[in-house]
Amino acid sequence: MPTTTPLHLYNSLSRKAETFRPVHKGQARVYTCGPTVYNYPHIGNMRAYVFADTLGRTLSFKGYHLIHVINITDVGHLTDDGDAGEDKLEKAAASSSQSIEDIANHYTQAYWADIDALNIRQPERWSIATKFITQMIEFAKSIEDYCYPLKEGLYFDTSKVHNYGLLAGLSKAEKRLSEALYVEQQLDEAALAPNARAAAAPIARILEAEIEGHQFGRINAVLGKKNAADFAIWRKTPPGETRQMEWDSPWGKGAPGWHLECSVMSEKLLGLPFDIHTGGIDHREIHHPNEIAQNQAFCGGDGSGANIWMHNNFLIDRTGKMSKSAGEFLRLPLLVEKGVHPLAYRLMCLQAHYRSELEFSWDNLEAALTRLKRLVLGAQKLKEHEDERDITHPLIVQARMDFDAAISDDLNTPKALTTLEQVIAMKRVCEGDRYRLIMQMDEVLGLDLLHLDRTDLRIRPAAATMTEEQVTLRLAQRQEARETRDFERSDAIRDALSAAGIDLMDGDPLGWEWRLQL
RNA sequence: GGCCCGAUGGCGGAGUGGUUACGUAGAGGACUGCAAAUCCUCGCACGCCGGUUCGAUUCCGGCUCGGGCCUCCA
Repeated sequence: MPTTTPLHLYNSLSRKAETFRPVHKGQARVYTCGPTVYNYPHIGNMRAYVFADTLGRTLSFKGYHLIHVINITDVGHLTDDGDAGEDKLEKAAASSSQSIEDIANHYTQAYWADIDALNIRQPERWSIATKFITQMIEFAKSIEDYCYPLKEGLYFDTSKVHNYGLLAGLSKAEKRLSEALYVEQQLDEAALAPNARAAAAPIARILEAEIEGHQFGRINAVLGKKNAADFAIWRKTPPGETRQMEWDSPWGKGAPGWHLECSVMSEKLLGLPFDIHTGGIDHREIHHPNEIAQNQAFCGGDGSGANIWMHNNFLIDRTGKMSKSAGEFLRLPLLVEKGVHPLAYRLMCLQAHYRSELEFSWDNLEAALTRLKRLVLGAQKLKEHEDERDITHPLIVQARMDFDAAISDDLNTPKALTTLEQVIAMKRVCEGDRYRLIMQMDEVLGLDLLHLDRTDLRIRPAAATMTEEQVTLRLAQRQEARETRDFERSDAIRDALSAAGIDLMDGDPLGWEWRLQL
């Protein structure tokens, strides 16, 4: 069934919503910045992939053939984006005396387990950074004119590309400086009239003075950089050192810079330009501007490599357990240990718009779980009416349009969810149509309403003191008591179960539930 | 210190120049031996001070508070 509303997506580059127009007819090519696999992903990390998945599902819903690539960074990501610090993988391997391969495998598996648990669709391709080293070196060679060598390695000269930092929304002073330097450079290269050059140079110096004294965190991690924002394309292994991960290159033995991998893998797997590049909002400031600079150098134009850059906002956690520096932090398996189904977390994400900060709290998660239970129950009641007919009932056709309008409006999932609930709540309206529409909606929302059963949502908390078998036994005893109208005994059993964290629901086919242990 | 963003009911969170979604929690009802679950119904909010306007929660300015980035992060 066709969708009627044009898809509007917010582009971080233009800072406004734009109509999606694919580069290749009928296709949507999407690249998502994936994890650096040196530690477990926390639930905040996973918001990025729920978002990317929702985007992908929406593109499919809108009729595009989705080609999605998510990368796995297993080399090059330093403990400091400004090119100081150690490689995260080298560091993790050193501190646990494991090989980098083991480290990367272990955390990749953990990440993939979370991906599955959240019903995130498999991308067309997972691209592993270390599998693309040769291509990275080739790419780097081709943009060498934009680079200069330092003793630390090969550095990219950000003043050589136009409009560096546009995506980051750099401060006006920074932008003007960058522009002035660019103008000066262009004048030099074009050997324009000396007086024009003389006029441009002081502007650059004045602007430089204007921002002098301000603290720019990304400045001067490496001595000798031409511009503050210049970054490593290739990092040489320091003399006398040997690393687990190092490769020969025209610039010496070493490893690729972190930003290089995404340009190379997206170019190789999707072709430049492709449609949409996604990532966390933190990447808007450094990683993605650098990627854009590389792409511009590679393509020799002003294009950024992707037509639309989309960034999800953070999950905020006031308890501070999301920071990776803390030994223990909020991971998806921890939620499950407490009795919360992973898809409740997905629903929690969908309840907020991806560009808004989302406040994490156990209350909020529990609210999402309750909502999910009711959605599953509602879908289950309609399941027997499943068939293959088209949707024809005017109310359901209208509901589908409302849903389409919501999701097409820069993925307004909170609103889309309300249209889903409206359809579930409708009475005396063709059940078959309602069920089919709910399934179509769920293809986009990914709550797995088709397969999820209420017993799937009944997760035994790790700290529970009874087994399910014990519960079943006590329930049978209570049933006996009730049949003989021995309510004193019946209530005593219920109280005992309640004390053990089990809530009874006599009028419900499910019968009982574990109480969350948050 | 610089740059940026936000402030909506108990909690979470959409949206809007004029009647303020929705979820969850709460209240009442139906059902139940009683509860619970379920279903129905219903309260409850737009940070403060100005400005523009017939009218602002919505636009503009200031203030206060909170958050993010610049320094590991999705």
